[in-house]
Amino acid sequence: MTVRIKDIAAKAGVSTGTVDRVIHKRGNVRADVQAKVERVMRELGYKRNLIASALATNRKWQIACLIFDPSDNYWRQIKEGIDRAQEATAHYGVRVRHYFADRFSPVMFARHAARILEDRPDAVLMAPSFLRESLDFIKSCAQLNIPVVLINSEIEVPEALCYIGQNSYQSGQLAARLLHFGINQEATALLLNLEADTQNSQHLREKERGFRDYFAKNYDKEIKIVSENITNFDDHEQLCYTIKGLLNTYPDVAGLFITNSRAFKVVGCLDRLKRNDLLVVGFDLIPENLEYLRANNIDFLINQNPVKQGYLGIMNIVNHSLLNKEVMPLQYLPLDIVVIENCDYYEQNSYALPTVV
Amino acid sequence: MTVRIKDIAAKAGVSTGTVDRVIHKRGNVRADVQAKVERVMRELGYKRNLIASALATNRKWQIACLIFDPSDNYWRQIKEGIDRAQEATAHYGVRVRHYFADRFSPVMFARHAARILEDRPDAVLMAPSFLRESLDFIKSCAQLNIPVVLINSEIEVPEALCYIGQNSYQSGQLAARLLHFGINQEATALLLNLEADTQNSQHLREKERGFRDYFAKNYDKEIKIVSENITNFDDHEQLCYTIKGLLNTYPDVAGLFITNSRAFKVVGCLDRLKRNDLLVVGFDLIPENLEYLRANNIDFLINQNPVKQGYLGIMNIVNHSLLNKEVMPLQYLPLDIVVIENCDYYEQNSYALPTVV
DNA sequence: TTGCTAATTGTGTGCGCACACAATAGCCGT
DNA sequence: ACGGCTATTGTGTGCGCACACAATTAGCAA
Repeated sequence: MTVRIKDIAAKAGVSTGTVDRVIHKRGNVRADVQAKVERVMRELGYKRNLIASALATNRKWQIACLIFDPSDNYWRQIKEGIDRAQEATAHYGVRVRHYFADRFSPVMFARHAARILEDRPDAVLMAPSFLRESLDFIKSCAQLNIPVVLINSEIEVPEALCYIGQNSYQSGQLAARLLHFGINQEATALLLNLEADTQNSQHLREKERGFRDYFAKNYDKEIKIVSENITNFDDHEQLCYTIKGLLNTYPDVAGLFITNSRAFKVVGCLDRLKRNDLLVVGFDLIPENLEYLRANNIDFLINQNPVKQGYLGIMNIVNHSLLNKEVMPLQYLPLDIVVIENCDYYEQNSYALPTVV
Repeated sequence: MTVRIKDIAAKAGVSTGTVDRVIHKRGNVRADVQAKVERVMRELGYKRNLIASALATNRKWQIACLIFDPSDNYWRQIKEGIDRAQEATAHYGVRVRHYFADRFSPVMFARHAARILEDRPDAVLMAPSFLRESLDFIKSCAQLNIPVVLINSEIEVPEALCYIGQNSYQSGQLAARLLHFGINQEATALLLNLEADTQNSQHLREKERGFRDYFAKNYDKEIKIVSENITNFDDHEQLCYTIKGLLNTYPDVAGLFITNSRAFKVVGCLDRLKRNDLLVVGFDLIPENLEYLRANNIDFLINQNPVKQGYLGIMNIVNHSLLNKEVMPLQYLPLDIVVIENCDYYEQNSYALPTVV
């Protein structure tokens, strides 16, 4: 039924050891013998039994994950995806080691990277947020033949195995489409960046670009775009005041696009200002946002699937290193459009990922 | 490091055979010995090594799949999900056998069921479309201790392991929300059932119920609902005539909800009637629909994830039978809202499912 | 031909577990 | 005390593979 090494050996008239050498390209096999074994393998359609292989090698695969502090909700979800992938592949000896960097410290980032190099993992999953430090690190890994998978920040590095992340530009376009669909009269759409560090927000700028490009192409409705950066958003009073000012300045605002997960902060203010008539599109299924979504104060949430990002990061390493499969160098995550009627599925998130292995 | 049966045996002062008996509840173990072994297992945190277990048993798991002819696009996708799950678990000895029933022949359905009983599979995945025949079959399986997973048609059967399928009512609500969001003036929303056999369309009626319920609750906008059954939809001319008539009868129609995958047929007519101003919501990512979506003639497609349905069907059997995990008795599939900006992800559909094992 | 090294090939063991089978202990009646 | 049970416990083998190591062969100089 199933073709085993033993079967190949018998048919080719050699020992299992020789077949083994051919399969693993260990060399020391006479050319004609090698050819013959390969032919028999093809004829019999040999497929390596991963189960037996994993059991026999008993090899452990250490994967180092250099991401940011999971006290941040976004990184917590990425970590969740990583951990779930690890559980799913634990039987194959996959082990994950986390190295949590600080969002604002390139120095600590580099130090973690150095530590990883010392630990000599079999593969690395990292968020290359600090460009210079990341490039150095990736080069070092390449020299040590350690494959690197990048997530979250898209950078151009040929040495990396692949990039898995969100398409910020596309998500901006998507948000634009949703507001465009809901706004029927001549009006203003307000784009809000609630971010302290505007320097470090490439993602947000990409989203804005996508958002504006969409309306530039779809000018059938007279919709004006205004964008604002709000750096002081933690104080509710202050934020309400800011937003009130904006609504006064642009009295015909019909819809808001909040470019990150802080829609709930804005909506909290709108609620207080009794402006529940405005359309709101935001990001991320965090509890605060979901509450407002269910209360009809947020119209759409775009789910960027951070859990899946971490999950696929690990799975791509497994595919590459354990299974010797090709991996796609560029993998964008799905952008789920979430409303009340389908938020339960995405919130649970348990279906999307495999339950087996 | 890892706790093996041998370790437990040593610590409990028994042989591996006894530990094996305890683990598999084979009996013939003195009560106090059993208790001791169980205690040691708990203390050491023993976890069965599935890899080694699968290798040792070398057991094959035959899963019989009773679904409908995959020449239908919907069932083709379900089959695809099934086959992908099979591939993913092939190493554990999972084998799938398909039995394709005819959409309109309960007799053939029963005959396939009988055939399955003869073949004695280890588990059954089925679409219980014909109620009486399905109930009989499920009972027979229960008597033979063959677990049954139901997909596609939700029926109340305590003997079944679980049901995995779409929530038609919810998807009707979802479609309603989308149209409600896009229609701002007083207008009519037209619900179209393009279905030959209106008897056999429980799904469609559920969708209509959800659609109507939504508007009944959200009467802030004056939107009137009109629904029509169109049984003759294969002839383009005829359909155009029908739709033209409807649009004349209800001149203030602003949006259309086509309750199945035949939105493209309707949109083809709208195109010809030069009525591209109407909002359209439909179902299923079939090529014809996607083309119109990309051309902006369809506004939203709701993806009911048929691939995932098949996939999860098999995975639930694997979870239950191989891994002895609990499975949720009722599992609704996600309803993805698809527009141009995110249709690529859902169309490829390769991310959603695990690539490993 | 012999002796020697290098190239090539073959063999044995264990990964952790399941299961068939062998062995032993416990119990009863005589 | 002993045979004849049954209840309980222990042992050995193989699943398919990887890898260390042993064995064999080829090649070549003397």
